[in-house]
Amino acid sequence: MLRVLADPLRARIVTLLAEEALCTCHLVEETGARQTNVSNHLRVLRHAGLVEAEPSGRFTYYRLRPDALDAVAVWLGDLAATARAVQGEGRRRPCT
Amino acid sequence: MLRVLADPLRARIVTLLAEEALCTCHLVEETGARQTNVSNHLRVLRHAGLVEAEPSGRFTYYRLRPDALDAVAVWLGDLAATARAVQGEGRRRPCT
DNA sequence: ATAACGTATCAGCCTATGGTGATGTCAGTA
DNA sequence: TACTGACATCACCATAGGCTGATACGTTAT
Repeated sequence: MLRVLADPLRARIVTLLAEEALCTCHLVEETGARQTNVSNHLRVLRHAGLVEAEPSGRFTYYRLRPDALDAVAVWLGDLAATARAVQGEGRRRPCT
Repeated sequence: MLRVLADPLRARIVTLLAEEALCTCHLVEETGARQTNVSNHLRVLRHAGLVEAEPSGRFTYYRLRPDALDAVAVWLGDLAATARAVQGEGRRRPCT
């Protein structure tokens, strides 16, 4: 999942889709990437459940799925929280 | 930053360090990876500001920096939030 | 002083994966 | 029906980046 978000072009697509639903042609002009490239990345995002496709005539609108993003946001937040808690205790495993 | 977290071994190291400060030898046995490999990944994590090194004698303890994780957690959370808000409005950019 | 140990660095290999071009498919249109 | 335009799929290429072995460095122990 993080691996999916890690690609710069995919990250750009995700931020664009966060602000409004867009179809492939919009994403192509916004990013400047080739249509083939955008389409490939959209497939990856779809399979990861980060994005939803809604065909409308010969266009295909894409919309971000907030739940997927929230999941990883929470996961990272919890990690940070437990790290903070543990570091207060200052326990340390001995070496060898 | 996301790219740094995207590697499976690095993600494992980060989750381990979230629970307690560990030195390289611990990370080596926990992950099963070679020492060289772990050390290389630790360097990447250091340069990304995700992790802090604290040399102690001939050992080096590593500790997670919660702020760095929080930053990306917040970023993803905001993205999800704005997506939710926008989708309520239902506005949609026209094609061509 | 020398040996042993924990760790870091570097160069090279090799695989995973992003970019591209050719092509297929389906919906609207003349 | 034939054509165009939006989008998807596939196969190929090239590069980025992870893994490894050799090695260097600093610290502790003998």
